[in-house]
Parts: sequence; structure tokens; C-alpha cells
Amino acid sequence: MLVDLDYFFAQCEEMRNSSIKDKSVVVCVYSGRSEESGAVSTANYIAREYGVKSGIPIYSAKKKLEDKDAVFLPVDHKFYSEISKKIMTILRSYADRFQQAGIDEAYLDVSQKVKGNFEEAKELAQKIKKEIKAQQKLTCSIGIGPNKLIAKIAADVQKPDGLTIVKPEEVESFLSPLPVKRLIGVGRKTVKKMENLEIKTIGDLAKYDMQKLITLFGKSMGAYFHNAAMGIDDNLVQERGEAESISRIHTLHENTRDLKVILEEADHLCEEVHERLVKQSLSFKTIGIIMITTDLNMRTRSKTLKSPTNDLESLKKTVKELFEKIINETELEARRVGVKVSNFVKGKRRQKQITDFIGIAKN
DNA sequence: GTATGCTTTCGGC
DNA sequence: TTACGGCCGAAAGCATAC
Repeated sequence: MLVDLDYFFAQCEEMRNSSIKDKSVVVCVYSGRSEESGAVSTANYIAREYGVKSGIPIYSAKKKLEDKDAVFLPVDHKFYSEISKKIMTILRSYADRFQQAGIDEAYLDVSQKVKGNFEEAKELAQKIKKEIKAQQKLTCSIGIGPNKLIAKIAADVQKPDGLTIVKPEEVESFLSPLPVKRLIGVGRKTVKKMENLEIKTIGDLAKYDMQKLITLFGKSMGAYFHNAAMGIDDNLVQERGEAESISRIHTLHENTRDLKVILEEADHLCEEVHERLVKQSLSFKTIGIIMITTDLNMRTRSKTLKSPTNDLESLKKTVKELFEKIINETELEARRVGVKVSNFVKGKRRQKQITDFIGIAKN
């Protein structure tokens, strides 16, 4: 089953101050550039009625909620993380196997616990919903299915406070009318490509010849699409290791293409990223930078080292090289800049050959 | 040509 | 009419190996 906490950040705010819960609640990331510059992180369902949703400018949200009873709050990530942690502990206790997937959702393998009985799974889900409500005063939406793929899609069908069960014999009729984009791995380009083949729904995809899919999308993707469309997914519910990447991004006070200004900010971001790396004793092999230009487009550059490191000065040095490169490749000014590391190898020390091998074997 | 890994962009929350 | 964050993993694009 998949448990998804409803409009999580905004619901946390409602829980902290129940007097706002019959108003529009908009949780915002303020950039600090001007009084109201920034974007909406998430909004409760009352605000969504007026078209306020994740990612839109704060200014635009204010306009939509003009003369409505609305509350605008800054994100309080620390608070949400604490709530999330408590709820994840509750959820973990109900599962044979558990996998957190982001701050507000988790997969629970409960097949042993309910002996493969979907009615019992439904009762368990109701119990879980009750407990989260009692302990943390929050609602969630739960999807139950024979595998992760179905559970995830099922959880999306009814929300907030939903519960959707898809039994094995219902999988086909459940999936077949849904658009192909609901499948993980089917993005904009693939949707377009499939549309040209007259594949619009998951049902269309399931009927399509697998050999043809393999010719069109490659062996691994083709086979995956074929199986996914038939509701087949044998991915296990598994606890995740550490994060795959760590990044920091920041909006500049003013747009600029002055390298000195950019690098001053970048150095600071490097230090913050490095601090998190040290906390988790991680070394990295890949260093990336992000630049959002005046026209709000994103550009990135990255470099993969021959051997992993956790050294702050090497990080800064590579980041400097990458920014020098990227600034030479555009005429536009930077609005936001970021630093990202990935391709982790566990360990504090500077690594030599033996761990290089582990790094390769891991991939 | 296909598979694999690396780089860049996209998109959800 | 415009307006616009920060973070992550997934998808797409590309280079190289086989």
C-alpha cells in the first residue's frame, strides 16, 4: 500500500493553528528579493478551488485570493520534518517492509500481515488512517494494490482523505482507461511518441505488441512499458539508503553575470552542501552547478571526478570552473545559482583504488 | 546496433 | 498582462563501450 499525506505542508500548518483550517492556506517560499517575491510550495484544498497550486508565483496566488479569507505562511521545513518523522515511525510499525518515498509518502508491504487478503488490508488502512488522525491530527490518502505501481496510482484516485483498493482481478479494468502518463517512466516525450502510435491509454499500451515496443523504445524500456501496462511490477518495498544527491540553490539579490558575485554565493552554497556531507559521512564523485537565468530557464553543468572526495576546497574549485564555463556560454544574467553533489561513496577518508572499485560496483 | 553510463533538463511537491 | 523557490528523483539526450 502507498500512504500519502494530504497537502502536507499546508495541513501541518492547519494542525498547528486550527483557526485557519476553514480558510485558504498557502505555504510560500519567499526568495527575499522583494517583499512578496517567491513561489507557492503548497496550498490547502480551499485555496486550490481558486486555482492556487504548487509552483505559481506568490503574487499570482494573492491575486486569485483577493478579498477571500486567506492565510499566507512561510515554509517551516523543520516543523514539517518533525511531523513526518513521527508519522513515518507509526507507518513503519504497521509494515512487514517499509520504504519512505519523500517527506510525505511511504510504501508499506503488508502482504504477510494481512495474509494476502485485500479486505484485511482495507481494515488495516482504516486503522492506520485513524491512528495518524489521533496522534497527529492529519489526514492521508491510501492506495492498496498487488504491487507498488498499482498502489501508487490507486492513492491518487481519491484524495484528500481517500482510500482506494484495487484487487488483482480489478487491475486490468482499473488501469486500462487511464492515460499513459500515469506510469512512471512515461514523460512528455514518450507521451508524444506514443500518441503518434495511437497509444493514449494504458489499455492501448497493454494491447500493443511487445516486440514492436522493444524496437521503438529499446529492450529495457519496451519490456518495462509492456509489463507496467498490464499492471506487472515486481519492485520490492525496500528501505532506501542515503540520498542520491544533495543540492542547495539560492536566489541572488539582483540579477548579475559578475563572476565575483556569483562565486561568492556559490562558495557559501558549497559550504552548506559540505556541512551536510560531513554530517552523513559521504564522499562524492560528481559536482554540478545550476544557473537560472533572467528568462527563468535553467542551465546546468557537471563534472565527474576520477575518484571520490569529500574535500571542500576541491568542491569550490570545481564549482568555480563550472561557473566560468557556463557564464561564457550565455549572454544572459543569472537570477538564481545552485550547487549539487551526487554519485556518493560512503566514507570520510579520501578514497583510493579499493573503494573506487566499490564505487563502480555499486553503480 | 544495442547497452551502459554520464550529462542535462523536466516535473512533482 | 506579468509576476516565479528549493529540493529531489525521473526522463531525455548524448557519448562511449561492446
